[in-house]
Amino acid sequence: MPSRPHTLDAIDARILLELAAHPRATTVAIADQAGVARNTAHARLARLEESGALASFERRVDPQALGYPLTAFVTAQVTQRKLDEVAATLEAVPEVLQVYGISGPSDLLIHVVAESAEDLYRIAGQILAIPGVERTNTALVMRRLVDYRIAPLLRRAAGTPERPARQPYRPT
Amino acid sequence: MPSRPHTLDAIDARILLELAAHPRATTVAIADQAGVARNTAHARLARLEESGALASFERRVDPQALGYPLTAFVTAQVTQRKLDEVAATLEAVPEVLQVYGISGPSDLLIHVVAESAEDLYRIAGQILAIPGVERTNTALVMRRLVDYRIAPLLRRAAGTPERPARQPYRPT
DNA sequence: AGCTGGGGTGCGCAGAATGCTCAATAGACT
DNA sequence: AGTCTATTGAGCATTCTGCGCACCCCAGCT
Repeated sequence: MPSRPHTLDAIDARILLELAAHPRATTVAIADQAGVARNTAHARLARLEESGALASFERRVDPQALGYPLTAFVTAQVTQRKLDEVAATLEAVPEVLQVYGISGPSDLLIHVVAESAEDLYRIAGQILAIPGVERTNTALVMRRLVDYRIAPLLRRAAGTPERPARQPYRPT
Repeated sequence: MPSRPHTLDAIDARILLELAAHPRATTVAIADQAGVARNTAHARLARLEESGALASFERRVDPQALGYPLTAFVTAQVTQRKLDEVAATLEAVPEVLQVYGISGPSDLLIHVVAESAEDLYRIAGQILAIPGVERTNTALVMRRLVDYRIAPLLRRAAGTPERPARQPYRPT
């Protein structure tokens, strides 16, 4: 539930970079690395969770470790009217991890995993059998050449403090 | 660094489901929910991080919150010999989040984000300009019909304790 | 049957982190 | 000048962490 579309600033980016490097880091350690007070880091973390800037934890679970070593992308052409119905049916298939509605000749990009080649064949058939699906095309993932990373964008965001760095409060 | 390809069991799955529901939950809370002792949950969590069963934290960062509202998948045909070079060059582009080597008419599936339509146009051009890239095709993501989820697979793994549930140690 | 190793459990402890409040402050905005 | 928001440091009660240790269950082996 993204309560409000919150845009990240340099501090958020630094916090997230630290989390990317040390996922189990404590709040104090993160605050230290990001160069802010513990209270600030605490507030930022809470807001990041709250605002929906952080996607579900599920994204961190690697299907391979769960026993699904095969990944494939299935593109599908769908009777336009039935897009939502098809999506709902796809959602009921456990091996379907993600479904995008895309532009171009294909209407859907479906991210699936499978235990084996036969398993993948079965799932592909299951997709093709959904009413409204006209054609499908399966592309097997053979290599992960670049694994999901967003650090470059984070570093870009962290590097340019659009505001000239607030003076810290120093009581004497 | 996946030290060893570790396969998850029912307890791991229950822990991960709990984490999916409450990402900031403490170890004790997780242990409680998963129905295991705190020490066990502690050991499992450490092993999950260590074994590489958990993907990078970066996956949880939503590009939209970072100011990249547009997502697209670019497929590319590449001179086969130059696959690795092309991948290396793509890795240098911050807006490229993921690159898969796939089977079928296209060789690469490239996941990119952009700030705007012009930005996307620029990035697409940048990809096409890489030596070795012969043809590209850009599919803009218009809707997220099913957002990445792995809970169904986790529930499947959590539901079937392949071993008939160990008897807990009850002193006295 | 007897032994052994791995994994789970309970218990306990010292140190650290958490979650919270509060007052003070700097900067932005009116 | 006045107001508002975000950050900070300090403090405090509670909880969690990280670790060791002894014990127990189960499976596999001799």
